[in-house]
Amino acid sequence: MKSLVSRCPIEEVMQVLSGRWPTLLIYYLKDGTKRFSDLRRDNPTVSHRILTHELRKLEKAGIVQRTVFDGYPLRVEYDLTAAGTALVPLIDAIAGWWDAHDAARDPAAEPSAAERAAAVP
Amino acid sequence: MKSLVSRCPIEEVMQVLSGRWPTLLIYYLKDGTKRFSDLRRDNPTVSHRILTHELRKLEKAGIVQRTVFDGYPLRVEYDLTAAGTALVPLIDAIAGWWDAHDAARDPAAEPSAAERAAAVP
DNA sequence: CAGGATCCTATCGGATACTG
DNA sequence: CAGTATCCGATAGGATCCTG
Repeated sequence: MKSLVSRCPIEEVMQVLSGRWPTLLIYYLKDGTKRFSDLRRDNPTVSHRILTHELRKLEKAGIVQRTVFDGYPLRVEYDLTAAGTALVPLIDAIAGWWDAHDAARDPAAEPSAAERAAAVP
Repeated sequence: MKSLVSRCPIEEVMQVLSGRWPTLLIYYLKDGTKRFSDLRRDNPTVSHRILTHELRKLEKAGIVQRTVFDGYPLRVEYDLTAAGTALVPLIDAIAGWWDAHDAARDPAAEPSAAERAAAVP
């Protein structure tokens, strides 16, 4: 990594975690080793192709470890690396924040679209 | 929000924070009120259109507050809401994790650009 | 100044079929 | 079983011009 152009940790990390699947996959892997097919079952709506692609991305980022067991049928296992494991509680914190934030919203009281327009000091 | 289809906090929050700009904008707003043009200066590479779009998305998510001051020239100010402010340290934690993770990689052992996969197409 | 409208490209994500 | 290859639609993001 160490992309000499951005060198902003937020930009860099979001390049890895952005999108629909990365954080979810990390979350599903927190319980321990999972096979490719396990992850498909965990999230039935991810396509075969995308699951492969996202797992590879996480592998390159050093977040998941991929282990191939030759044989037939083929078996491939995925685990979080130490870094990946360290990331889980941070993602949890964000999810928890969202829940608290979401619960705090009063859907009745705040039309939300209404501008507080024209304050004019 | 409260999308009745997903109802997974990780999925929901990532719909808001995913992408190149949301986390960066939140970060730039942590110091206090910023005008539209301030945010453009903070990040010169974001396009006019996208900056508008992302700020609106964050506003709808309850993370930023948008205030319009009528007059000419027009002035629009952006602030983090309480929820947005609460999110900042969580994003910081992720960025910090990335830095630590990145520093832990052995740059000598890993050519970094050279894919281990790139050996013969 | 802030932002809408339009047009365009690149990337994300999915469906399906094929292979070791 | 896990993965690749193709093809495709949807969305993210950008360039440019116009307006209150």
